[in-house]
Amino acid sequence: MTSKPSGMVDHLNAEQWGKLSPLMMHHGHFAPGDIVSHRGDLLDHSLLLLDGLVARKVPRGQRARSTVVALQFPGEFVDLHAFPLKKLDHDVVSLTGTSVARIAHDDLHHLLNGDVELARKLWLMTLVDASIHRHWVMRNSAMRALARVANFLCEYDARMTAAYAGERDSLPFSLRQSDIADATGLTSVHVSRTLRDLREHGCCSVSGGQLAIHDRAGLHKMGMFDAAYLYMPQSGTAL
Amino acid sequence: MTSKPSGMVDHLNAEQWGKLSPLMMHHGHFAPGDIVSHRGDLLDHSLLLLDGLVARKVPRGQRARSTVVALQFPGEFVDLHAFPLKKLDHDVVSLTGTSVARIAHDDLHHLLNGDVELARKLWLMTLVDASIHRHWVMRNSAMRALARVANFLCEYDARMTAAYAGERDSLPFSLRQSDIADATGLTSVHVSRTLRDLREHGCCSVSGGQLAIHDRAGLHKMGMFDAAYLYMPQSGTAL
DNA sequence: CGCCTCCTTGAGTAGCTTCAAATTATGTGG
DNA sequence: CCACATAATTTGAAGCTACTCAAGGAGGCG
Repeated sequence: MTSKPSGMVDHLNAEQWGKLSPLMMHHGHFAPGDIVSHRGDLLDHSLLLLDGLVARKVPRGQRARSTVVALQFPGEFVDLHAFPLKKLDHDVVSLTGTSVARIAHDDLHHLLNGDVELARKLWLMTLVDASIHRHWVMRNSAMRALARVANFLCEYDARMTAAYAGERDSLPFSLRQSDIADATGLTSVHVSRTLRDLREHGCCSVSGGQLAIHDRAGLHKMGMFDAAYLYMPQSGTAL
Repeated sequence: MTSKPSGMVDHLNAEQWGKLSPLMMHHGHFAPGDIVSHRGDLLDHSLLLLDGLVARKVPRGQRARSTVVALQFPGEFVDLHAFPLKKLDHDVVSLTGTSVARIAHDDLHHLLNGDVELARKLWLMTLVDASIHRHWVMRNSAMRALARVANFLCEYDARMTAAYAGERDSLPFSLRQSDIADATGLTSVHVSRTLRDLREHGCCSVSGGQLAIHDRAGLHKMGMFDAAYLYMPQSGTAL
Protein backbone atom coordinates (compact mmCIF):
# COMPACT_ATOMS: atom_id res chain seq x y z
CA MET A 1 0.00 0.00 0.00
CA THR A 2 1.34 3.36 -1.02
CA SER A 3 1.05 5.87 1.81
CA LYS A 4 -0.09 9.30 0.73
CA PRO A 5 2.77 11.70 0.04
CA SER A 6 2.40 15.42 0.66
CA GLY A 7 2.60 18.10 -2.00
CA MET A 8 0.63 18.13 -5.22
CA VAL A 9 -1.48 15.09 -4.29
CA ASP A 10 -2.88 17.09 -1.38
CA HIS A 11 -5.32 18.32 -4.00
CA LEU A 12 -6.97 14.92 -3.49
CA ASN A 13 -9.06 14.26 -0.40
CA ALA A 14 -8.70 11.10 1.66
CA GLU A 15 -11.48 9.29 -0.16
CA GLN A 16 -10.02 10.09 -3.56
CA TRP A 17 -6.57 8.95 -2.47
CA GLY A 18 -8.20 5.81 -1.13
CA LYS A 19 -9.49 5.02 -4.59
CA LEU A 20 -6.30 5.87 -6.42
CA SER A 21 -3.65 4.28 -4.25
CA PRO A 22 -4.81 0.65 -4.62
CA LEU A 23 -4.04 0.99 -8.34
CA MET A 24 -0.44 1.87 -7.59
CA MET A 25 0.84 -1.41 -6.23
CA HIS A 26 3.93 -1.53 -8.42
CA HIS A 27 6.77 0.56 -7.12
CA GLY A 28 9.94 1.28 -9.00
CA HIS A 29 13.32 2.89 -8.54
CA PHE A 30 15.63 4.86 -10.77
CA ALA A 31 19.25 5.88 -10.46
CA PRO A 32 20.59 9.39 -11.18
CA GLY A 33 20.66 9.96 -14.92
CA ASP A 34 18.26 7.15 -15.80
CA ILE A 35 15.88 7.99 -18.61
CA VAL A 36 12.44 7.07 -17.29
CA SER A 37 10.82 7.48 -20.70
CA HIS A 38 11.88 8.76 -24.08
CA ARG A 39 10.28 11.42 -26.20
CA GLY A 40 7.74 9.77 -28.49
CA ASP A 41 7.42 6.50 -26.54
CA LEU A 42 3.92 5.07 -26.43
CA LEU A 43 3.06 5.06 -22.73
CA ASP A 44 0.51 2.79 -21.06
CA HIS A 45 1.08 3.98 -17.50
CA SER A 46 1.96 7.05 -15.45
CA LEU A 47 4.20 7.47 -12.43
CA LEU A 48 3.67 9.22 -9.12
CA LEU A 49 6.96 10.44 -7.69
CA LEU A 50 7.41 9.30 -4.08
CA ASP A 51 10.98 10.39 -3.48
CA GLY A 52 13.73 12.15 -5.40
CA LEU A 53 13.71 14.59 -8.28
CA VAL A 54 12.72 14.09 -11.91
CA ALA A 55 13.23 16.43 -14.88
CA ARG A 56 11.40 16.78 -18.17
CA LYS A 57 14.04 17.46 -20.78
CA VAL A 58 13.92 18.53 -24.39
CA PRO A 59 16.98 17.13 -26.17
CA ARG A 60 18.68 19.60 -28.52
CA GLY A 61 21.13 17.96 -30.88
CA GLN A 62 23.80 15.59 -29.65
CA ARG A 63 26.41 18.17 -28.82
CA ALA A 64 24.39 20.74 -26.88
CA ARG A 65 23.01 20.21 -23.39
CA SER A 66 19.32 19.47 -23.26
CA THR A 67 16.88 21.99 -21.81
CA VAL A 68 15.04 21.23 -18.59
CA VAL A 69 11.46 22.37 -19.22
CA ALA A 70 10.03 21.09 -15.94
CA LEU A 71 10.99 19.63 -12.60
CA GLN A 72 8.87 17.22 -10.57
CA PHE A 73 8.93 16.92 -6.80
CA PRO A 74 7.68 14.14 -4.52
CA GLY A 75 3.90 13.98 -4.42
CA GLU A 76 3.63 15.02 -8.06
CA PHE A 77 2.83 12.92 -11.09
CA VAL A 78 5.80 12.77 -13.41
CA ASP A 79 3.91 12.09 -16.63
CA LEU A 80 0.19 12.17 -15.92
CA HIS A 81 -0.23 14.13 -19.13
CA ALA A 82 0.72 10.93 -20.94
CA PHE A 83 -2.69 9.54 -19.99
CA PRO A 84 -4.59 11.67 -22.53
CA LEU A 85 -1.61 12.43 -24.78
CA LYS A 86 -0.21 8.87 -24.97
CA LYS A 87 3.09 10.13 -26.41
CA LEU A 88 5.19 12.84 -24.87
CA ASP A 89 7.10 15.64 -26.50
CA HIS A 90 10.02 15.36 -24.06
CA ASP A 91 12.21 12.89 -22.19
CA VAL A 92 11.61 12.11 -18.54
CA VAL A 93 14.88 11.82 -16.64
CA SER A 94 15.66 10.87 -13.08
CA LEU A 95 18.02 13.45 -11.58
CA THR A 96 18.59 11.67 -8.27
CA GLY A 97 17.89 8.25 -6.91
CA THR A 98 14.10 8.20 -7.18
CA SER A 99 11.25 6.02 -6.07
CA VAL A 100 7.95 5.98 -7.95
CA ALA A 101 4.53 4.35 -7.84
CA ARG A 102 3.12 3.11 -11.12
CA ILE A 103 -0.48 3.34 -12.30
CA ALA A 104 -1.67 1.66 -15.49
CA HIS A 105 -3.69 3.82 -17.87
CA ASP A 106 -6.26 1.04 -18.26
CA ASP A 107 -6.88 1.01 -14.52
CA LEU A 108 -6.98 4.80 -14.43
CA HIS A 109 -9.42 4.79 -17.32
CA HIS A 110 -11.88 2.55 -15.46
CA LEU A 111 -11.50 4.42 -12.21
CA LEU A 112 -12.10 7.82 -13.77
CA ASN A 113 -15.12 6.60 -15.73
CA GLY A 114 -16.81 6.10 -12.40
CA ASP A 115 -15.61 9.22 -10.62
CA VAL A 116 -15.99 12.51 -12.43
CA GLU A 117 -14.75 14.53 -9.46
CA LEU A 118 -11.52 12.57 -9.24
CA ALA A 119 -11.02 12.94 -12.98
CA ARG A 120 -11.38 16.68 -12.58
CA LYS A 121 -8.81 16.70 -9.77
CA LEU A 122 -6.28 14.91 -11.93
CA TRP A 123 -7.04 17.33 -14.73
CA LEU A 124 -6.42 20.15 -12.28
CA MET A 125 -3.07 18.71 -11.27
CA THR A 126 -1.89 18.76 -14.88
CA LEU A 127 -3.13 22.35 -15.15
CA VAL A 128 -1.00 23.34 -12.18
CA ASP A 129 1.95 21.90 -14.11
CA ALA A 130 0.91 24.13 -17.02
CA SER A 131 0.75 27.16 -14.73
CA ILE A 132 4.28 26.40 -13.62
CA HIS A 133 5.33 26.11 -17.27
CA ARG A 134 3.95 29.59 -17.87
CA HIS A 135 5.90 30.90 -14.92
CA TRP A 136 9.06 29.34 -16.32
CA VAL A 137 8.42 31.06 -19.64
CA MET A 138 8.15 34.36 -17.80
CA ARG A 139 11.15 33.70 -15.58
CA ASN A 140 13.48 32.63 -18.37
CA SER A 141 12.27 35.34 -20.73
CA ALA A 142 11.98 38.39 -18.56
CA MET A 143 14.27 38.03 -15.56
CA ARG A 144 17.97 38.72 -15.26
CA ALA A 145 20.31 35.99 -14.03
CA LEU A 146 20.33 37.03 -10.37
CA ALA A 147 16.55 37.32 -10.08
CA ARG A 148 16.10 34.27 -12.27
CA VAL A 149 18.19 31.96 -10.13
CA ALA A 150 16.78 33.45 -6.93
CA ASN A 151 13.26 32.83 -8.21
CA PHE A 152 14.17 29.30 -9.22
CA LEU A 153 15.46 28.59 -5.72
CA CYS A 154 12.33 30.10 -4.18
CA GLU A 155 10.23 27.71 -6.23
CA TYR A 156 12.47 24.83 -5.19
CA ASP A 157 12.03 25.85 -1.56
CA ALA A 158 8.26 26.18 -1.84
CA ARG A 159 7.70 22.88 -3.64
CA MET A 160 10.16 21.01 -1.46
CA THR A 161 8.48 22.43 1.63
CA ALA A 162 5.11 21.27 0.31
CA ALA A 163 6.49 17.83 -0.49
CA TYR A 164 8.00 17.28 2.94
CA ALA A 165 5.50 19.34 4.94
CA GLY A 166 7.41 21.77 7.10
CA GLU A 167 9.51 24.81 6.44
CA ARG A 168 13.23 24.42 7.07
CA ASP A 169 16.22 26.68 6.67
CA SER A 170 18.26 23.93 5.11
CA LEU A 171 16.90 21.51 2.54
CA PRO A 172 18.37 18.62 0.59
CA PHE A 173 19.52 19.87 -2.78
CA SER A 174 20.97 17.38 -5.20
CA LEU A 175 20.87 19.49 -8.36
CA ARG A 176 24.19 20.27 -9.94
CA GLN A 177 24.89 23.79 -11.12
CA SER A 178 24.63 22.53 -14.67
CA ASP A 179 21.09 21.33 -13.89
CA ILE A 180 20.19 24.78 -12.66
CA ALA A 181 21.76 26.14 -15.83
CA ASP A 182 19.67 23.82 -18.04
CA ALA A 183 16.52 24.88 -16.20
CA THR A 184 17.17 28.61 -16.20
CA GLY A 185 18.67 29.02 -19.65
CA LEU A 186 22.06 30.14 -18.37
CA THR A 187 25.50 28.58 -18.60
CA SER A 188 26.82 26.64 -15.64
CA VAL A 189 29.67 29.13 -15.40
CA HIS A 190 27.26 31.98 -14.95
CA VAL A 191 25.16 30.00 -12.48
CA SER A 192 28.30 29.57 -10.41
CA ARG A 193 28.89 33.31 -10.36
CA THR A 194 25.24 34.01 -9.66
CA LEU A 195 25.15 31.64 -6.70
CA ARG A 196 28.21 33.42 -5.34
CA ASP A 197 26.37 36.73 -5.63
CA LEU A 198 23.37 35.30 -3.77
CA ARG A 199 25.71 33.98 -1.09
CA GLU A 200 27.46 37.34 -0.77
CA HIS A 201 24.08 39.07 -0.52
CA GLY A 202 23.41 36.83 2.47
CA CYS A 203 20.38 35.19 0.86
CA CYS A 204 21.31 31.54 0.58
CA SER A 205 24.10 29.13 -0.16
CA VAL A 206 24.35 25.79 -1.89
CA SER A 207 26.92 23.27 -0.77
CA GLY A 208 27.31 19.67 0.17
CA GLY A 209 23.96 18.72 -1.31
CA GLN A 210 22.14 21.23 0.89
CA LEU A 211 20.44 24.50 0.13
CA ALA A 212 20.82 26.75 3.16
CA ILE A 213 18.39 29.65 3.23
CA HIS A 214 19.81 32.46 5.34
CA ASP A 215 17.25 35.14 4.51
CA ARG A 216 14.06 33.81 2.97
CA ALA A 217 12.40 37.22 2.78
CA GLY A 218 15.46 38.66 1.07
CA LEU A 219 15.60 35.77 -1.38
CA HIS A 220 11.92 36.21 -2.22
CA LYS A 221 12.46 39.90 -2.79
CA MET A 222 15.50 39.35 -4.96
CA GLY A 223 13.57 36.77 -7.04
CA MET A 224 10.31 38.79 -7.01
CA PHE A 225 8.69 35.58 -5.83
CA ASP A 226 4.95 35.14 -5.43
CA ALA A 227 3.85 31.55 -4.92
CA ALA A 228 0.32 32.06 -6.28
CA TYR A 229 1.10 30.31 -9.56
CA LEU A 230 1.82 27.07 -7.67
CA TYR A 231 -1.86 26.77 -6.67
CA MET A 232 -0.88 25.13 -3.38
CA PRO A 233 -3.82 23.05 -2.08
CA GLN A 234 -4.03 24.33 1.48
CA SER A 235 -2.71 27.82 0.96
CA GLY A 236 -4.96 30.80 1.34
CA THR A 237 -3.37 32.78 -1.48
CA ALA A 238 -5.24 35.09 -3.77
CA LEU A 239 -5.71 32.72 -6.67
CA MET B 1 -25.57 28.01 -33.84
CA THR B 2 -21.80 28.15 -33.75
CA SER B 3 -20.26 26.48 -36.79
CA LYS B 4 -17.24 24.37 -36.05
CA PRO B 5 -13.95 26.21 -36.50
CA SER B 6 -10.81 24.40 -37.63
CA GLY B 7 -7.67 24.06 -35.57
CA MET B 8 -7.49 22.79 -32.02
CA VAL B 9 -11.18 21.81 -31.89
CA ASP B 10 -10.51 19.31 -34.66
CA HIS B 11 -9.53 17.06 -31.77
CA LEU B 12 -13.30 16.73 -31.29
CA ASN B 13 -15.33 14.54 -33.62
CA ALA B 14 -18.61 15.68 -35.15
CA GLU B 15 -20.72 14.10 -32.43
CA GLN B 16 -18.71 15.73 -29.68
CA TRP B 17 -18.89 19.11 -31.36
CA GLY B 18 -22.61 18.54 -31.73
CA LYS B 19 -22.92 18.23 -27.97
CA LEU B 20 -20.68 21.14 -27.15
CA SER B 21 -21.79 23.79 -29.60
CA PRO B 22 -25.41 24.14 -28.36
CA LEU B 23 -23.95 25.34 -25.05
CA MET B 24 -22.16 28.18 -26.78
CA MET B 25 -25.06 30.34 -27.84
CA HIS B 26 -23.64 33.57 -26.49
CA HIS B 27 -21.12 35.17 -28.78
CA GLY B 28 -18.97 38.11 -27.87
CA HIS B 29 -16.53 40.55 -29.39
CA PHE B 30 -13.44 42.31 -28.15
CA ALA B 31 -11.39 45.20 -29.49
CA PRO B 32 -7.59 45.25 -29.71
CA GLY B 33 -6.13 45.73 -26.22
CA ASP B 34 -9.28 44.72 -24.35
CA ILE B 35 -8.60 42.70 -21.23
CA VAL B 36 -10.88 39.68 -21.50
CA SER B 37 -10.20 38.60 -17.94
CA HIS B 38 -7.88 39.67 -15.16
CA ARG B 39 -5.43 37.59 -13.21
CA GLY B 40 -7.20 36.25 -10.13
CA ASP B 41 -10.78 36.83 -11.37
CA LEU B 42 -13.24 34.15 -10.38
CA LEU B 43 -14.43 32.74 -13.70
CA ASP B 44 -17.74 30.97 -14.31
CA HIS B 45 -17.32 30.46 -18.04
CA SER B 46 -14.74 29.80 -20.72
CA LEU B 47 -14.34 31.18 -24.23
CA LEU B 48 -13.70 29.50 -27.55
CA LEU B 49 -11.87 31.82 -29.92
CA LEU B 50 -13.64 32.05 -33.29
CA ASP B 51 -11.63 34.81 -34.90
CA GLY B 52 -8.67 37.00 -34.02
CA LEU B 53 -5.75 36.56 -31.67
CA VAL B 54 -5.63 36.44 -27.88
CA ALA B 55 -2.63 36.55 -25.55
CA ARG B 56 -2.11 35.32 -22.03
CA LYS B 57 0.00 37.90 -20.27
CA VAL B 58 1.81 38.00 -16.97
CA PRO B 59 1.94 41.61 -15.77
CA ARG B 60 5.32 42.63 -14.33
CA GLY B 61 5.18 45.87 -12.40
CA GLN B 62 3.55 48.98 -13.81
CA ARG B 63 6.56 50.29 -15.68
CA ALA B 64 7.80 47.20 -17.49
CA ARG B 65 6.02 45.55 -20.40
CA SER B 66 4.13 42.41 -19.49
CA THR B 67 5.31 39.02 -20.73
CA VAL B 68 3.23 37.08 -23.24
CA VAL B 69 3.28 33.49 -21.96
CA ALA B 70 0.86 32.09 -24.54
CA LEU B 71 -0.98 32.97 -27.72
CA GLN B 72 -4.35 31.56 -28.76
CA PHE B 73 -5.53 31.09 -32.33
CA PRO B 74 -9.03 30.58 -33.72
CA GLY B 75 -10.42 27.15 -32.90
CA GLU B 76 -8.68 27.15 -29.52
CA PHE B 77 -10.13 27.70 -26.09
CA VAL B 78 -8.75 30.85 -24.56
CA ASP B 79 -9.20 29.91 -20.92
CA LEU B 80 -10.51 26.36 -20.71
CA HIS B 81 -8.08 25.80 -17.85
CA ALA B 82 -10.25 28.15 -15.82
CA PHE B 83 -12.86 25.39 -15.67
CA PRO B 84 -10.91 23.28 -13.16
CA LEU B 85 -8.69 26.10 -11.84
CA LYS B 86 -11.46 28.72 -11.40
CA LYS B 87 -8.89 31.51 -11.03
CA LEU B 88 -6.10 32.19 -13.47
CA ASP B 89 -2.53 33.18 -12.83
CA HIS B 90 -2.43 35.55 -15.81
CA ASP B 91 -4.44 38.16 -17.72
CA VAL B 92 -6.23 37.29 -20.95
CA VAL B 93 -5.90 40.06 -23.50
CA SER B 94 -7.36 40.51 -26.94
CA LEU B 95 -4.61 41.49 -29.37
CA THR B 96 -6.86 42.11 -32.38
CA GLY B 97 -10.52 42.48 -32.94
CA THR B 98 -11.76 39.09 -31.75
CA SER B 99 -14.92 37.09 -31.78
CA VAL B 100 -15.58 34.39 -29.17
CA ALA B 101 -18.20 31.85 -28.17
CA ARG B 102 -19.00 31.57 -24.49
CA ILE B 103 -19.67 28.41 -22.53
CA ALA B 104 -20.82 28.47 -18.91
CA HIS B 105 -18.92 26.22 -16.50
CA ASP B 106 -22.21 24.96 -15.04
CA ASP B 107 -23.32 23.76 -18.46
CA LEU B 108 -19.92 22.27 -19.15
CA HIS B 109 -20.03 20.53 -15.81
CA HIS B 110 -23.31 18.81 -16.59
CA LEU B 111 -22.28 17.90 -20.12
CA LEU B 112 -18.96 16.37 -19.04
CA ASN B 113 -20.59 14.39 -16.23
CA GLY B 114 -22.41 12.47 -18.92
CA ASP B 115 -19.60 12.12 -21.43
CA VAL B 116 -16.27 10.86 -20.17
CA GLU B 117 -14.74 10.77 -23.63
CA LEU B 118 -15.54 14.40 -24.31
CA ALA B 119 -14.13 15.34 -20.93
CA ARG B 120 -10.91 13.57 -21.85
CA LYS B 121 -10.76 15.44 -25.16
CA LEU B 122 -11.05 18.77 -23.41
CA TRP B 123 -8.41 17.65 -20.94
CA LEU B 124 -6.22 16.77 -23.92
CA MET B 125 -6.69 20.21 -25.46
CA THR B 126 -5.40 21.87 -22.29
CA LEU B 127 -2.46 19.47 -22.34
CA VAL B 128 -1.56 20.55 -25.85
CA ASP B 129 -1.48 24.09 -24.48
CA ALA B 130 0.94 22.81 -21.83
CA SER B 131 3.11 21.17 -24.46
CA ILE B 132 3.28 24.49 -26.27
CA HIS B 133 4.23 26.18 -22.98
CA ARG B 134 7.13 23.74 -22.65
CA HIS B 135 8.24 24.55 -26.15
CA TRP B 136 8.17 28.24 -25.31
CA VAL B 137 10.35 27.58 -22.28
CA MET B 138 12.84 25.81 -24.53
CA ARG B 139 12.66 28.44 -27.23
CA ASN B 140 13.11 31.43 -24.97
CA SER B 141 15.78 29.71 -22.86
CA ALA B 142 17.95 27.96 -25.39
CA MET B 143 17.63 29.72 -28.73
CA ARG B 144 19.39 32.80 -30.02
CA ALA B 145 17.35 35.74 -31.32
CA LEU B 146 17.42 34.76 -34.99
CA ALA B 147 16.40 31.14 -34.41
CA ARG B 148 13.98 32.21 -31.70
CA VAL B 149 12.03 34.62 -33.87
CA ALA B 150 12.17 32.24 -36.83
CA ASN B 151 10.78 29.45 -34.65
CA PHE B 152 8.09 31.75 -33.33
CA LEU B 153 7.02 32.61 -36.87
CA CYS B 154 7.02 28.92 -37.84
CA GLU B 155 4.64 28.24 -34.97
CA TYR B 156 2.48 31.16 -36.04
CA ASP B 157 2.40 29.79 -39.57
CA ALA B 158 1.54 26.26 -38.45
CA ARG B 159 -1.22 27.24 -36.03
CA MET B 160 -2.67 29.81 -38.41
CA THR B 161 -2.66 27.25 -41.19
CA ALA B 162 -4.49 24.81 -38.92
CA ALA B 163 -7.00 27.48 -37.93
CA TYR B 164 -7.84 28.49 -41.49
CA ALA B 165 -7.25 25.09 -43.14
CA GLY B 166 -4.91 25.59 -46.05
CA GLU B 167 -1.29 26.52 -46.43
CA ARG B 168 -0.59 29.94 -47.87
CA ASP B 169 2.55 31.92 -48.57
CA SER B 170 1.05 35.06 -47.12
CA LEU B 171 -0.97 35.15 -43.93
CA PRO B 172 -2.69 37.87 -41.97
CA PHE B 173 -0.35 39.02 -39.22
CA SER B 174 -1.58 41.67 -36.84
CA LEU B 175 1.06 41.35 -34.13
CA ARG B 176 3.23 44.37 -33.54
CA GLN B 177 6.96 43.92 -33.16
CA SER B 178 6.58 44.72 -29.49
CA ASP B 179 4.14 41.80 -29.20
CA ILE B 180 6.73 39.49 -30.74
CA ALA B 181 9.23 40.96 -28.31
CA ASP B 182 6.98 40.27 -25.31
CA ALA B 183 6.47 36.69 -26.48
CA THR B 184 10.10 35.92 -27.26
CA GLY B 185 11.79 37.71 -24.38
CA LEU B 186 13.59 40.19 -26.62
CA THR B 187 13.32 43.96 -26.95
CA SER B 188 11.26 45.38 -29.77
CA VAL B 189 14.40 47.06 -31.09
CA HIS B 190 16.13 43.72 -31.41
CA VAL B 191 13.05 42.11 -32.96
CA SER B 192 13.17 44.80 -35.62
CA ARG B 193 16.80 43.96 -36.43
CA THR B 194 16.08 40.24 -36.34
CA LEU B 195 13.16 40.55 -38.77
CA ARG B 196 15.46 42.48 -41.09
CA ASP B 197 17.96 39.60 -40.90
CA LEU B 198 15.24 37.08 -41.74
CA ARG B 199 14.16 39.25 -44.66
CA GLU B 200 17.72 39.57 -45.93
CA HIS B 201 18.16 35.81 -45.64
CA GLY B 202 15.17 35.49 -47.97
CA CYS B 203 13.08 33.59 -45.42
CA CYS B 204 10.11 35.81 -44.78
CA SER B 205 8.98 39.38 -44.34
CA VAL B 206 6.42 41.13 -42.21
CA SER B 207 4.68 44.22 -43.49
CA GLY B 208 1.28 45.72 -43.89
CA GLY B 209 -0.33 43.27 -41.53
CA GLN B 210 0.85 40.31 -43.59
CA LEU B 211 3.50 37.68 -42.98
CA ALA B 212 4.94 36.69 -46.35
CA ILE B 213 6.80 33.40 -46.31
CA HIS B 214 9.32 33.31 -49.12
CA ASP B 215 11.15 30.14 -48.16
CA ARG B 216 9.26 27.95 -45.70
CA ALA B 217 11.90 25.21 -45.67
CA GLY B 218 14.62 27.77 -45.00
CA LEU B 219 12.59 29.38 -42.24
CA HIS B 220 11.99 25.99 -40.61
CA LYS B 221 15.69 25.21 -40.79
CA MET B 222 16.68 28.57 -39.38
CA GLY B 223 14.21 28.10 -36.51
CA MET B 224 14.99 24.38 -36.07
CA PHE B 225 11.24 23.88 -36.30
CA ASP B 226 9.54 20.53 -35.71
CA ALA B 227 5.77 20.75 -35.32
CA ALA B 228 5.42 17.55 -33.26
CA TYR B 229 4.86 19.49 -30.03
CA LEU B 230 1.68 21.01 -31.47
CA TYR B 231 -0.04 17.58 -31.49
CA MET B 232 -2.01 18.52 -34.58
CA PRO B 233 -5.19 16.40 -34.79
CA GLN B 234 -4.94 15.16 -38.36
CA SER B 235 -1.18 15.18 -38.75
CA GLY B 236 0.72 11.95 -39.06
CA THR B 237 3.72 13.12 -37.07
CA ALA B 238 5.75 10.92 -34.80
CA LEU B 239 4.15 11.90 -31.50
C1' DC C 1 -1.96 69.04 -41.73
C1' DG C 2 -0.45 67.63 -37.24
C1' DC C 3 -0.48 64.09 -33.94
C1' DC C 4 0.34 59.63 -32.40
C1' DT C 5 1.98 55.05 -32.74
C1' DC C 6 5.02 51.96 -34.73
C1' DC C 7 9.20 50.88 -36.92
C1' DT C 8 14.06 51.74 -38.04
C1' DT C 9 18.81 52.97 -37.36
C1' DG C 10 23.06 54.30 -34.79
C1' DA C 11 26.25 54.42 -30.95
C1' DG C 12 27.71 52.88 -26.62
C1' DT C 13 27.47 49.42 -23.06
C1' DA C 14 25.95 45.72 -19.79
C1' DG C 15 25.30 40.96 -19.23
C1' DC C 16 26.24 36.71 -20.36
C1' DT C 17 28.99 33.33 -23.08
C1' DT C 18 33.09 31.01 -24.44
C1' DC C 19 37.37 29.05 -23.72
C1' DA C 20 40.80 27.53 -20.75
C1' DA C 21 43.02 26.51 -16.59
C1' DA C 22 43.12 25.91 -11.61
C1' DT C 23 40.79 24.23 -7.54
C1' DT C 24 37.80 21.66 -4.93
C1' DA C 25 34.62 17.89 -4.15
C1' DT C 26 33.27 12.96 -4.85
C1' DG C 27 34.02 8.40 -5.45
C1' DT C 28 36.88 3.98 -5.88
C1' DG C 29 40.17 0.30 -5.34
C1' DG C 30 43.93 -1.21 -2.84
C1' DC D 1 42.44 5.29 5.21
C1' DC D 2 45.08 6.92 1.56
C1' DA D 3 46.12 7.54 -3.37
C1' DC D 4 44.24 8.12 -7.34
C1' DA D 5 40.77 9.17 -10.95
C1' DT D 6 36.85 11.56 -12.20
C1' DA D 7 33.37 14.93 -11.87
C1' DA D 8 31.91 19.43 -10.33
C1' DT D 9 32.90 24.07 -9.22
C1' DT D 10 35.48 28.32 -9.36
C1' DT D 11 38.11 31.94 -11.45
C1' DG D 12 40.07 34.84 -15.21
C1' DA D 13 40.16 37.06 -19.66
C1' DA D 14 38.24 38.10 -24.03
C1' DG D 15 34.38 38.50 -27.08
C1' DC D 16 29.74 38.59 -28.71
C1' DT D 17 24.78 39.14 -28.19
C1' DA D 18 21.29 41.77 -27.07
C1' DC D 19 20.03 45.98 -24.27
C1' DT D 20 19.62 50.95 -23.52
C1' DC D 21 19.16 55.44 -24.96
C1' DA D 22 18.12 58.54 -28.41
C1' DA D 23 16.88 60.42 -32.72
C1' DG D 24 14.72 60.13 -37.22
C1' DG D 25 11.28 58.23 -40.59
C1' DA D 26 6.93 56.11 -42.05
C1' DG D 27 2.31 55.39 -41.86
C1' DG D 28 -2.61 56.02 -40.12
C1' DC D 29 -6.30 58.93 -38.43
C1' DG D 30 -8.99 62.91 -36.80
